[in-house]
This record gives sequence, C-alpha cells and structure tokens, in this order.
Amino acid sequence: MATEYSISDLAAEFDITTRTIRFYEEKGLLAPQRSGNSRIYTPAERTKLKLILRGKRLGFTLEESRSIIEMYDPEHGNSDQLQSLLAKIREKQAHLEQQLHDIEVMMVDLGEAEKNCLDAIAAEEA
Amino acid sequence: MATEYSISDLAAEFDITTRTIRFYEEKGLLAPQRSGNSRIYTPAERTKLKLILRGKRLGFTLEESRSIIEMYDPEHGNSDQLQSLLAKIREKQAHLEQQLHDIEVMMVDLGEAEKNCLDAIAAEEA
DNA sequence: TCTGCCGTTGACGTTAACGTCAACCTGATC
DNA sequence: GATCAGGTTGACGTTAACGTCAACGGCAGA
Repeated sequence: MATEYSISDLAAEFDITTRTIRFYEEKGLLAPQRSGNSRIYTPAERTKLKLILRGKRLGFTLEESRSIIEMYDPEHGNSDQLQSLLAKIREKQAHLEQQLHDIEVMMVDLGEAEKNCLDAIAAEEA
Repeated sequence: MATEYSISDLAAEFDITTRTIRFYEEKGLLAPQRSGNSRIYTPAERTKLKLILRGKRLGFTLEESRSIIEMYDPEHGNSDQLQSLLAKIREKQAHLEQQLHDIEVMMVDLGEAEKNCLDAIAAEEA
C-alpha cells in the first residue's frame, strides 16, 4: 500500500501514458503535488484517476467525469451549488439506467448471434 | 408501422441530423435504397441505425458498431469468418460485463453522493 | 412561374482526447 | 564527469464523429 506514486507508477498501473495523465491535469481533473519539478500523486489523486478511467469505459466525456469527481470533493458550498450537484447526480443515474437497459438488450442479442454462429459452424462441419 | 422512411423521418425519430445519417452511410454502416436521387430506408436499415445509436450510448466506436451490425447479416461465409465473428461477439460480451460492473459500482457511489448532498441541504435549512 | 421545402453532393471546419517531438533539467550510477 | 533513466514544458499533429456551408435539383402549391 504505497502512500505516494510517481506519474509513471500510475501510467504503468492503469496502462495509460504519462502524456494522458498530464493531459487530465491540464484539463483540471487532477492536481498532484510537486516535489521540486516532479509530480507526486497521493492515493486520493489515484482514486480520481480511477474515476476518470471508469467514466471513460462508460462513455463519459472528461467534462462529465470532472463533475463526478467534484461530487466526492467537500467543496459543498451553498444551497444552489448543492441543488445543481443533485441534478447532475440524478442525470448520471438516468444515464446509467439507460445504459443498463441497452446492455441487457444487447446481451440477449449477442447470445442469439453467438448461437447462430455456433449452429452455422456445426452445420459446416457436418 | 410504415414500411419505408425518408432520411428526415429517421432523423426526426431518433433526434439526429440528416448529416449524421449520411455520414453513417459514407462509412458503410447503412446502405439505403434510392428513389431517383433520394434515399429510402427499409425497416431493416432503420434497425441498423438503432443498433448504431445503441452502440454509441454504450461508448462503442462506429467501427465496433459496424462489426455488430455484420453479426446480424447473413453474410456468414466460411468457417474462418464465423470463428472471427464468434471472437468478436465474445469480446463485446466481455466489454459489456465490464461495463455492468462499472455501472453497479458507480450506482452505489452516486447513491452515497446523493445522500451526502441531501444531508448537506437539510443541514443548511436547519 | 415563382416560392418553399426537401433532398442531394462535395468541401471545409471543429472538438475531444490524446500522440509525437523537441529541448531541457536532474539525480544516480559507472 | 559522462551517461542515462526519469522527469518537465511547450508546440504541433492526428483521428473520430460529426457540423456548417455552398451550390444545386425536383416538385407541390399559390
């Protein structure tokens, strides 16, 4: 359980390039500390990166991932901010539910396609 | 239950632009018939479009959606093709299962974020 | 016949999400 | 002390997935 990571540690762990990590920082998604000139990542920053990558797998844009990250930050200011945060959360939830449905349907479809495929192969071998 | 659709019919139904539909055709994902100069879409073409859009919602590229579409086409040639088709199908399935897991985790996280948000709002109003 | 509306084909512009490359610093090691 | 593996900041290139715009055709209605 390391308590600090270098940029190449994270790049290796998540199989991305250092350029990508710096890019996320450029876009304000990460904010690592510095040791002289070099970047140092805490477990918290590492977690943010995980959130970004998970978002990517779900087809979220970096902007969307940014807003998700902000949900976990204790920057909970005034009531207006909280309300808009809540709205964002519910938006994401609706998005996820749509995806769930899409996946269910596609799973069934792929199952059928697989079966057809296997049948065709069996027919050829006969 | 119309048996034919114009390009703007489909654009209106799926809330995309006609430019997008033509773009998909350019990329070989759609192949509508023609009436003179105008495009005519059968229910089968409409289904392809639905598959593309579902793929998009799941973060698939157009190339990936193209291969999914091909799974439903009866171009089942030789055994090699079928084998590679099968591999593609299983790849997609693995992808979807990863997404399912991601969604589950994120749903839980968002649920907590929502609760925190509601608590904070309640605390302010008190 | 003229005005709209719907359709067409290019050609070029745009945005997100990086990749690539150059030019540089820096601490460890042989 | 030279080399080398790691780090840094620009600046520019690239790809996918469209948007935008220009220039045009066809046809229904006033």
